[in-house]
Amino acid sequence: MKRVLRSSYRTIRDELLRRISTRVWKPGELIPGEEALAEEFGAARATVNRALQELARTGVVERRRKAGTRVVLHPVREARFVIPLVRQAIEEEGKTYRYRLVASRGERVPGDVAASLGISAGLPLMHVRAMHYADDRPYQFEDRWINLEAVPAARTAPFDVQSPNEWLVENAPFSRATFSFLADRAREEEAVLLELREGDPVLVGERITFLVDRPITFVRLVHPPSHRMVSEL
Amino acid sequence: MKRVLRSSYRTIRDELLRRISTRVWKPGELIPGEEALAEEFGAARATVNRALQELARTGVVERRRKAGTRVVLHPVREARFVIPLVRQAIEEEGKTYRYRLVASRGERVPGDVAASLGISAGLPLMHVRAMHYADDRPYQFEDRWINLEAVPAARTAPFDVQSPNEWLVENAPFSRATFSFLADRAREEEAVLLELREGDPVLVGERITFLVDRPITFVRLVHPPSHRMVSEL
DNA sequence: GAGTGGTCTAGACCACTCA
DNA sequence: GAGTGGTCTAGACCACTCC
Repeated sequence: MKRVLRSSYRTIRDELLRRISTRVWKPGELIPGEEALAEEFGAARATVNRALQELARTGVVERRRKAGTRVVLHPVREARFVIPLVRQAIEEEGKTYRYRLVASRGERVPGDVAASLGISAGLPLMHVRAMHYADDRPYQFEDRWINLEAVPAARTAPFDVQSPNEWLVENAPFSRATFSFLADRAREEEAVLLELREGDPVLVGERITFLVDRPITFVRLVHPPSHRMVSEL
Repeated sequence: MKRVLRSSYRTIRDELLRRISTRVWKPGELIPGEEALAEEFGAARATVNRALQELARTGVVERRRKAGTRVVLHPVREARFVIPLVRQAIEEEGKTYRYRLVASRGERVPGDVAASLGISAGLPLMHVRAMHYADDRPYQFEDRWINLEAVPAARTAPFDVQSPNEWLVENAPFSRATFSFLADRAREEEAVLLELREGDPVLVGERITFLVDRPITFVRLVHPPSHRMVSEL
């Protein structure tokens, strides 16, 4: 009987995944080497390698030279959340996006923000606060500090018509970023702008970006409690 | 002069990334084809291909056959959050993990949970509630529903000594999952168990898992407001 | 030292999509 | 139809790590 099945790295990957998820190969177990699999599937070793690398990247198997490839014992799942521009996120939901600047001025940076950025407290940074609306309902409050030493042009940027988010994307590249998410109480100003009561729970995203260890910006993104961050895998 | 630089796909990838982040190639711009880059770097096309594929995977460039490779216009950043077992997360912080079962019994599933799972309300599911502590301080409340049709063994599983989280990892493979995160008010039971006041903000993760479209489990994971989900990129 | 995965090459054919 | 990326092969050498 002639081999009719076309072997692509996807086919191989999916078949390996099937064997793992149906416990043909159990957690912690060693699976056959690349050479053996290549022969079984009638493919080149490079093709099997690509399939296995993809499984390793998604955390399904662990690979070590000489030791071989094992099914991961505790599948450390990871969720990927897309962090789009607010405008995109809103328009993709089929809603109308609106932007409004609340305030924009140079200010001495408070201690907690300075600490997050790794700079001295009291330095003059650009402090921009703005609202993003979806269908005229409050969607996100953006409270941002921009390091003027790294991005001097921010002092005169047109934040009245363009959100700092979008302006920075186009004018200040970054190489590294940290995100974190937490539940917090709405502060007084946030509550007013988001049309909540002070102390209501809000979903807060904090992002800090760097260009090669030079801090660019710190932002606190505040969402009303109806907001959800969703991810599929 | 002899070419001394060793070309690996990493070197190529990093150089391409440098050109993009320093705006040598600007957003929306077409970059040279694989063949041209292969010649420039003195590498095989396959090597350049690997570098470009990686950049495409992380959302830095977009590739289309015939059209070529472009620098992405609005870099849709994505953040990856690792979702480890609670035990692992706590122990990696150098703290002591403790588990306590609150209740475990068959119950008719309420409408909202049934809707999330895509099953009929009122079906008997396994309802397990449990606490996870770090250094004896409340870390996470796990409120879980398990589909007994998909995982009948859950009825007699030893949830008094093993968390449903860990038991399911070892006994019920899944192929698809959805996560979402939101800020919510602590419900009465949650407040008591997490040592908060009712209505305090809590960070809630909801996860639903499927084995090929068959719903396995729905879980609500509730964290005190001090909790942060962190991601780096 | 030896076994396994990591990477590279040169060439080939295919698949998609733009014009 | 033609150009570009997608994938595969066969072979090779290297790098790491276990014994």
